[in-house]
Amino acid sequence: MATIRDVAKEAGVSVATVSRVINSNGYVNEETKKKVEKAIQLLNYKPNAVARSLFKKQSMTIGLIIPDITNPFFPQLARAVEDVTNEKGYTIILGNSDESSEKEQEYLDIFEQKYVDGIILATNTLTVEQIASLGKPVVAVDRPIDSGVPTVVAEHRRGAQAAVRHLLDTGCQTIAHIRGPEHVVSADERCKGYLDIVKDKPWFSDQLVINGHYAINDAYKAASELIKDRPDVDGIFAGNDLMAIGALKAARELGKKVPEELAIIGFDGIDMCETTFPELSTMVQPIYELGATAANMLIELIENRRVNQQYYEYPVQLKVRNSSRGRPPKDVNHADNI
Amino acid sequence: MATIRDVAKEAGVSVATVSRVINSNGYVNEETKKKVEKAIQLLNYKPNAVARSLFKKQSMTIGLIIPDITNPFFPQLARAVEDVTNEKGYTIILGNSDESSEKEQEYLDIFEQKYVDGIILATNTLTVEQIASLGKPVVAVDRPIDSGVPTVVAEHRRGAQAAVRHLLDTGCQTIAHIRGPEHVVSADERCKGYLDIVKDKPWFSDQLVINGHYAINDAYKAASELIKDRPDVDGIFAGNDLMAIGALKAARELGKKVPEELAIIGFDGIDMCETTFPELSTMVQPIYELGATAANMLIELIENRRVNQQYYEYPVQLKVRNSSRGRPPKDVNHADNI
DNA sequence: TTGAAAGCGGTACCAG
DNA sequence: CTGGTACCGCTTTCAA
Repeated sequence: MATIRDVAKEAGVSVATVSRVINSNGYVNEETKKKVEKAIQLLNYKPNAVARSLFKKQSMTIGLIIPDITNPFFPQLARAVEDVTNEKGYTIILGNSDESSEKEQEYLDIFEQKYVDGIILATNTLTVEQIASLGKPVVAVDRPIDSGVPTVVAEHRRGAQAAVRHLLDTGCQTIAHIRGPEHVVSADERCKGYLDIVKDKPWFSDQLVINGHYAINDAYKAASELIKDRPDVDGIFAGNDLMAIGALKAARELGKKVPEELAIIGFDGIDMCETTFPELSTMVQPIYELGATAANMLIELIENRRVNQQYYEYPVQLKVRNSSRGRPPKDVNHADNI
Repeated sequence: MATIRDVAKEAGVSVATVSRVINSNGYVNEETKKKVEKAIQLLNYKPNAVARSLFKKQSMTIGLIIPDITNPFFPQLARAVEDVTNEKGYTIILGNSDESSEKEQEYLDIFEQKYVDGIILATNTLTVEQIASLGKPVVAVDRPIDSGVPTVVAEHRRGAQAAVRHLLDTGCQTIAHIRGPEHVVSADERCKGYLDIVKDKPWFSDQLVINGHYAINDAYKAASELIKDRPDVDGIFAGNDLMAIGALKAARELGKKVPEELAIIGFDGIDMCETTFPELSTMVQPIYELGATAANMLIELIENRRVNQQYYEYPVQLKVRNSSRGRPPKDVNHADNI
């Protein structure tokens, strides 16, 4: 690979001059500029990004840590981040953390050693201290870390409330909640949203909240038991779509008709919702937008070191499909329920 | 951030000595080693990966280019690559190409400039020349590029044959194929596999091969027309699961019973197959294994520059689910078809 | 408008 | 066993 020195020699100028033309900064005569460009062409010269990074202490790469790209929520998010950062000339390093803070810290260390310019984090096992000690811009996405850290999230709690209200509207008498993992902010918030609505209902009891760890299978098992133990449950709000799908499966296997005997609604709005049977009602998050906004904000932070808004909270949207529709509403009457 | 010089000063030794202890190579006295380690501890020193890369001309990072992480086939692949490379100390840069050769070439250039140590490619728009000119180890995954580049794929053609045979076994009389995009190797191969089996059948005609571009919606539209135009079609082999799902939707909307009137089978084995209704039969690829093998091979190539096997072709496995079962077989009798 | 040279933070060769 | 030092390839003063 040709170096800047080769180009300088070929063009009969100094490396300083070559540097000036490739960065188009500083004065350089048209003539010499032409010569240099020809030499660059001739040698197919591409500046060495590593050498440049070493000097500038920045690498035009950003780190992205997510729990697991295999979870259908994250590909869209990652894609959004890639799209906008790539557009601005950045490149992304991807890390799956499996929610493990060791893995996350490992990645953080690597990012530091590689002069990554900024980091996007979907996690909650990291502390503000760990993040502050990086001395690099960080934005939290999907899961807030601390009010000190720029954040892009959806309205988990409010969305959860809306989901439960929808179930109520549709005539449900006893609504259970399959929650995500403890201490995962989004799961906690959604659970709170559920409780906000139901905690004062006469039928409510702790027993109605079960844990599905954001996973199809865990939710499947938990829902199976729930359905057997509590035949009176006629509505389930799952903390994410995957768990809702698990519940759907449990219901089918136990011969519980959805939505007639049991209405189910999820959260996230992943593509799978449209391919299940019955199709799954859900609270749709603007996943791509979350990622894009986070990426844009991060780049602002990197390049300007200042930003007008530090906290974005996107509304989620109720999308009614067949898993929660078509049941005779008790006290309400919706035209589209027929 | 502390540098190696800071550590040297703190420990009262030379940078050379510090370098020796952090790389544990060359002789170094136990005593001095202790001193150095203490200094490292004290200053919380982490070697600068960029400086190291500049000198060693390698970066402990590998580039991964895939068409689109949003396509459910790729997250698993990417995860496998990340898992095994990370295990060996590498880090991955992810690029979505959208099948565009310009984007791919862009990434290749960036990889070169960043001293990426090796590349894993799921693409077919790149030429051997472009790859050879990189002068870096490259392995092709999912889609072979050229016999000259190390490759890990599944048995697309043979798998397709098995899928079609299964449909035949199950009693189908007229089988159509929704193929993937032209010039995408995997799609071409699967189409060939289909033709291998059906081209001599009396009922076969070109009209039975339609294009769904590996996408749910395109397949949905194509299948809708097909079902209307050719009511005699009673079996569809889709080139991937996404398209099979599109076909499923078309069938449902047109009141065509699956599998009684129309059997459908896909290809890939993505998770969604288990959440559709009816659940989707498919040819399961060992996706994770493909990625893991590719990653392992790449690392061998990077570290040893030699490898015993250059070409892996994994068998795919027929997984029968309800989208192609339960119909009365015509000439055959399978116990599990009841 | 251009060039010389001092780094950026490591590595590894060569002396001692 | 340890230290001095010349690079790796590029950027950026500082002078000319």
